[in-house]
Amino acid sequence: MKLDDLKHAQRERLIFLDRCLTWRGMANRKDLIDRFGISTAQAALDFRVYLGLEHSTPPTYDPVRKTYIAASEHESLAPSGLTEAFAILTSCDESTPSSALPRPERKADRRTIALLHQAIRLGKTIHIRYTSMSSGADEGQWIAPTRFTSDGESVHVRAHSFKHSEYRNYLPIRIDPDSSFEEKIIDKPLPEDVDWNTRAIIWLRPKTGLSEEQAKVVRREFGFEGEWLRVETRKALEFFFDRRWGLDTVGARLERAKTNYEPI
Amino acid sequence: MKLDDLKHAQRERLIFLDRCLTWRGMANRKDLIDRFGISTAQAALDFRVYLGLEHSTPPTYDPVRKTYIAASEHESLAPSGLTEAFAILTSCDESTPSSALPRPERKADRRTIALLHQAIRLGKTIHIRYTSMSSGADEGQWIAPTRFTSDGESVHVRAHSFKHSEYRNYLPIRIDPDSSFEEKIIDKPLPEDVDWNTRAIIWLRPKTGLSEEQAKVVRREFGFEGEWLRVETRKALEFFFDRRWGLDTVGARLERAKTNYEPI
DNA sequence: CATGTCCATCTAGAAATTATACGAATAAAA
DNA sequence: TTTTATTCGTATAATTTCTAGATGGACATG
Repeated sequence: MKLDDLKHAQRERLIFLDRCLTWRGMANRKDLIDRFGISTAQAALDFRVYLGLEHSTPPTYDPVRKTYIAASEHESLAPSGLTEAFAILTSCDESTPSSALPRPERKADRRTIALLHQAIRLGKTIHIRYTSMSSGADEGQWIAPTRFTSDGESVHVRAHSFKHSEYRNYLPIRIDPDSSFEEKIIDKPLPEDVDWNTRAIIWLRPKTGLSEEQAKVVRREFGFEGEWLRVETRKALEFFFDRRWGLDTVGARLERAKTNYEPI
Repeated sequence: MKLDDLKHAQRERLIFLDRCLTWRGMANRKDLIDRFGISTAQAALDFRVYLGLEHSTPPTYDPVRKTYIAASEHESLAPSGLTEAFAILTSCDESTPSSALPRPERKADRRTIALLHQAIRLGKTIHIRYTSMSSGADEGQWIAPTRFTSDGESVHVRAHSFKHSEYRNYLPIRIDPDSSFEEKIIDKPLPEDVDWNTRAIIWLRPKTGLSEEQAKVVRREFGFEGEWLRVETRKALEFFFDRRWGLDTVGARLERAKTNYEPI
């Protein structure tokens, strides 16, 4: 029996179960019951199915502690990062304020986003009034949006600007909600979005000036063994990279070694 | 009929449906079928149930475009931020590299996390060897972990340090996986974690020096109308705030106006 | 006008889930 | 020691949810 053979609902439950075992090292039927609102019988069945999965290292039941204990060499069914781990580890306490630092959440206008999405889908150009931080509000312009992107902080629209004859990243929130949003079919094909279709491979290393011991900590923290950490993104997003990774701050612990570009 | 009356699986589907309508402005049965692997009949039933929910603004079916169209004043069933929006908007394209900038994902040792989780649950102290960036590896110390926290980048353990006689935030990845992890019952009650139990209310304003027009953009972007943006967290997490919000970088567009503290 | 693609609906049957009851092992309380 | 509570497991029948497969309607395309 494999995870993919299951229905979506049960698969979700088993993945949750797997994450409990991975990060808490233990799991109970109650965890499933609280999280998914299923019956004890169903939770017991889920455990049965989980144990029946193709597993190198199934958990064992500890009658003393009355829980399932993950094997010491437990291997996760579905990979999960620290974000998922944190969700699992704090799912019990519903305190306010939360135990997570609030993020600077950017807003967006529902209708603007939907109109952009539609223009992308149908391959149309759309008329907007845009306010940039540097040059202020414009008098309106035609753009041909191609896709949504994210720099980890907020969502951007990648679009061909006819005004500037190039592809740019726009922040939907800076589009005037009272723009005309007039649409037009794209008459002649757009130029290729070269920066989007270029892979940027960024090689990072522990910041110069760190002691060898500190460098070792940095390597372990970011999960690389050798000299460099390899990160891959698109050239169109590279502009946001340094800020997102905090390379431009004084306390930075990584720095760029080199960057390669190659077409995708 | 209310959303909460439904089973978990169907509720998930309707929330997804609601988000499609919110951010794409449209939805099809196919969206549900692709996402959850259900049959067309079930997807049709889900639509029926969705339309039967207590709704101020139900979507309408457009036979020309063959999709459901969200009402122009559509109100979301479940609130969702830009993160969920982005997931909805890009769920169609499975390209590599992704359209999101990669985040600096910190690693963590499975076993260490599970042991800490256990110590928290059972209220024990635990012996670890910790390497700090500034003072290097120590010879081992007893800490009493109380909870996991997150600064948005990585996960921390908040723990009382007997060595320093205060509560501190530790990075699990810097705990030596070969520590003894010996456990002891806490003999005398720990002191109160004052910083954790203090609410920090941070008031932000557009950075001094911005023009009135720029300030207006910043206000809209972060979603506040008046003079200040109010953000609430715990004093124990305040240390991470400026970095997370980028207040310490040159391009910062917000600055602190004042900070109030009050016990929780 | 045929074709394809959405939508909707119907039915029977399969699958998932619940409700309920019962038994065993363990720890803590009476 | 006995009782109680909690956790696990199992089994059954009833119920709900979902699927498979067929049918039909509305609309666009060529």
